[in-house]
Amino acid sequence: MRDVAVEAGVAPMTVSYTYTRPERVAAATRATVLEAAERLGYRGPDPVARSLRNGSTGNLGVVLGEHLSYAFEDPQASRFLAGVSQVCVENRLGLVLIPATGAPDDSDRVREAAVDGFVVWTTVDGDPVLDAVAATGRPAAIQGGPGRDGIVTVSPNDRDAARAIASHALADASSPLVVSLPFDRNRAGGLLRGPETSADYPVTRSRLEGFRDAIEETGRRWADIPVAVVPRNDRREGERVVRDALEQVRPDVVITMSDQLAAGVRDAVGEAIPVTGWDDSDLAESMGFASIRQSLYDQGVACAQIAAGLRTTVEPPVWSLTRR
Amino acid sequence: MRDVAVEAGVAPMTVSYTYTRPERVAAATRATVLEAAERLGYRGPDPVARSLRNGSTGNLGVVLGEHLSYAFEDPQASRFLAGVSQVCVENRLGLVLIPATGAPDDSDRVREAAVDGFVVWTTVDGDPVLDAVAATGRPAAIQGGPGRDGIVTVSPNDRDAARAIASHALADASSPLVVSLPFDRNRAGGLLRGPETSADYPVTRSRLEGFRDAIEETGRRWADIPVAVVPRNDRREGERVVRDALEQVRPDVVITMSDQLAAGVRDAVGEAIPVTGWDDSDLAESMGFASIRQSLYDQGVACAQIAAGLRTTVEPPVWSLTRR
DNA sequence: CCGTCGATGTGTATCGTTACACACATGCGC
DNA sequence: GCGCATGTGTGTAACGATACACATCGACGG
Repeated sequence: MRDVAVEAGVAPMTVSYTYTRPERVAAATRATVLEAAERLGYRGPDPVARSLRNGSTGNLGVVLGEHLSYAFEDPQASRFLAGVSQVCVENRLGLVLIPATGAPDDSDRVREAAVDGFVVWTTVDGDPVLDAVAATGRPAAIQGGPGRDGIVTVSPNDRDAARAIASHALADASSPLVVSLPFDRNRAGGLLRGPETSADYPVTRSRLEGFRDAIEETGRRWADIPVAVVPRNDRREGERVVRDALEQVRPDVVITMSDQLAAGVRDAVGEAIPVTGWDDSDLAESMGFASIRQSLYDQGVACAQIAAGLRTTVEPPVWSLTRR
Repeated sequence: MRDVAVEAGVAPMTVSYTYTRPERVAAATRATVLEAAERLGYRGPDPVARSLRNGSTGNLGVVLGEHLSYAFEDPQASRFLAGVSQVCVENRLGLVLIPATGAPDDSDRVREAAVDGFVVWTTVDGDPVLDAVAATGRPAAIQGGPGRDGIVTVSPNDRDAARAIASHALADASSPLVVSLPFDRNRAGGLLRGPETSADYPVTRSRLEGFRDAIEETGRRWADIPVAVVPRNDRREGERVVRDALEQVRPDVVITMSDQLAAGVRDAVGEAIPVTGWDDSDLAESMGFASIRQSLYDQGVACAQIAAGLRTTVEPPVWSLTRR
C-alpha cells in the first residue's frame, strides 16, 4: 500500500480511504490512486493486516465435535449449518470450520482460530474444547448443550418433547424398543436394557430421560426396556441395529431419536411395527411416521447471531409433535 | 505479550519462543513466563498478528458456487468437501467457506478472505469469481472446471465416461430419456429435445456431449432425444421431472447424471424402465443400477493439496463404469 | 473583508507478533 | 588456558493497515 501511495503521489492514508471510504476522497484523487494500484498490481487492503488493526476478523468459527466430514453427512448437522451460514452470508461474515474430535489438540485449534465468535455443535459433557472456547472471551453459543458459563446454550426442551412423542407412541402399544443416538465419544453400538440415562451427550441424555418419563407413566419399568444404540446417526445403522435387536426382542413400537434412524427402522420392518422419528424432516412426511418438529435451521441462525454479537440471548427454541 | 515479558522480567522474544519453540528456552525461564502469562490472563499468541507476521493464515478457502446450505445438502458436494476437510485436518489447516452465488460481491468475498489458497467447487464458464481467485495469486484448484489460467483443474474425463455409460445403457434399448443436471445459474428445469450441448456448467456440458456421442454412434439423431433438466441435484426433483416427461415420451431407458436423480427415476417408474446413475454411491448399489465410479472424495483431497501448496499438479482422476 | 464551515489530504502511533543476527556464558577436549 | 561448539537470552525491524487529530483551502454569508 505504501508503494501505491508513492506511485500515486499521495499519503498512505489516502490510499486506505480510497478503499474503505471512497466518498471521503475526491473523485480525481481516487482515480489516480486506483490507476496507480492497477499499475502495481495491488489488489486492495490485506485482510489479515486489516483484522489486526481493527481487532476483528469478520469470521465465525463453527466447532464440530466430529470429524469434519460428519458435518457434511448428517442431515441434522447440515440443517443447523445451513442456518449458521445464512447469518454469515447476510452479515458478510466468513465461516470457519473447526474440527474437534476429542484429540488433545482440539483446544489449540480453538485458541489459534482467527474468528470473532464461536458456534459449537453439541458435544459431550465436560469437553475441554468448551473451556478453550470460553477462555477466548469471545461470544459463543452452543446448540444442544452441555451448558457452560460464558457460552449461551440454544436448546429446545428435549426431555419434554421426548416424553410427548413417546407417550404418543405408547398410546396403542405396550412394548417399545428405543433406538438411541450415541451415548458418548466411543460411540459403541449395541442393545442395552433400561440403561442409566447418563449419556455423555446431553441431547441423547435428555431424550432418554423423556422417553423414560413417558414409559414409566404407563406403569412399565425402564429397566426392562430394550434400548438399541447406533454408532452414528445414519439410516443404514438404524436398519442394522433394529435387525439385530429383533433377534432378541419383539417390540410393538419403535421409538427413535431421529428421522434417519426411523427411516432405517422402516427399511427393516416396513409397516409391520409403528415407528417414531425426530426432526420432522421430509422423510417423516413421506414415510408417514410421527416426529418432533424443531428447526435446527433456526437454532443455527440463533447461535450464529449470538456468536456474531448481534444478540446476547435467545428464547428457547420451540418444538411440536407431529402426529402421524 | 509485551506485558507478559515485563511481568516475567524477560524480553518479548523470549515469550514468543516460549510458545512457538519451547525447546529453545530454558525450562526455568519457560516456567516463569507461563506463570506470568497465567497471572495476566494471556492466552498465547494472537493468531491474526501471527498470520500477518508470518505471511500465512493456515486457512484454506473453499468457494461454493451456490448458496452455502447447498454444500450441506448435495451428497456429491459433501463427498468432495469431506476430502477437502480431510487434508485440512491432517495439516492443521482451517477451512473457510466462501459462498459465491453469482452476486456481484462474490469477488469481494474472495478478495477479503484471509486464506492461503483456494478450492473452487465447479462453477459456470466465465464466472468472474474465478478471476478474483486467480488475481489473488494464491494457489488454487477447481473441481470439474471450467479451466482457467492460474487455477489447476481437477476433473475426470467426463465426456468419455458419459459415452461409456450411455453406450452401456443403449445396449438393450433404443429410445433413451436423458435426465440432466442444471445447464446454468438460472437452473430452469424442463423437457428439451436434443438441446445444444452448450450448458454453462462444464460438468453438465461434458456429460451431455458424451451422451450425445454414444447416442449418435448408434445411429440415432441427438436432435430427437428428450432431455429433462432438473433445477437441483435432488432425488425428488428426479422423480418429479421424470413423471412429467413420461406424459410426453415413452423411453425404454433413462440416462441420468447422478445417482440421486437415478434414484428419483426409480421412485417414479420402479424397475419398469432401466436407469443409469453417476458416482456409484450406496444408492447405485442398493438399488442396482449402473453408474460411473469416480471419487469426489479423492478429488477433494487433490484440490486441497494443491490449494495448500503441498503439490502443484495432479493426475486426472480416474473413472470406471460399474455395470449392473 | 472576516469568520466559519465542509471537503479533502496528511502525520503519528499502534495493532501483536516473529525472523534474524548477535551477545554472552558455560562446558568440553586437548 | 585456548579454541570452539552449544545453549539461551535480547535488540531491531518489519508484516500491512487504519483511527484519530490536525492542517489546508476554497466558498460563502453577512
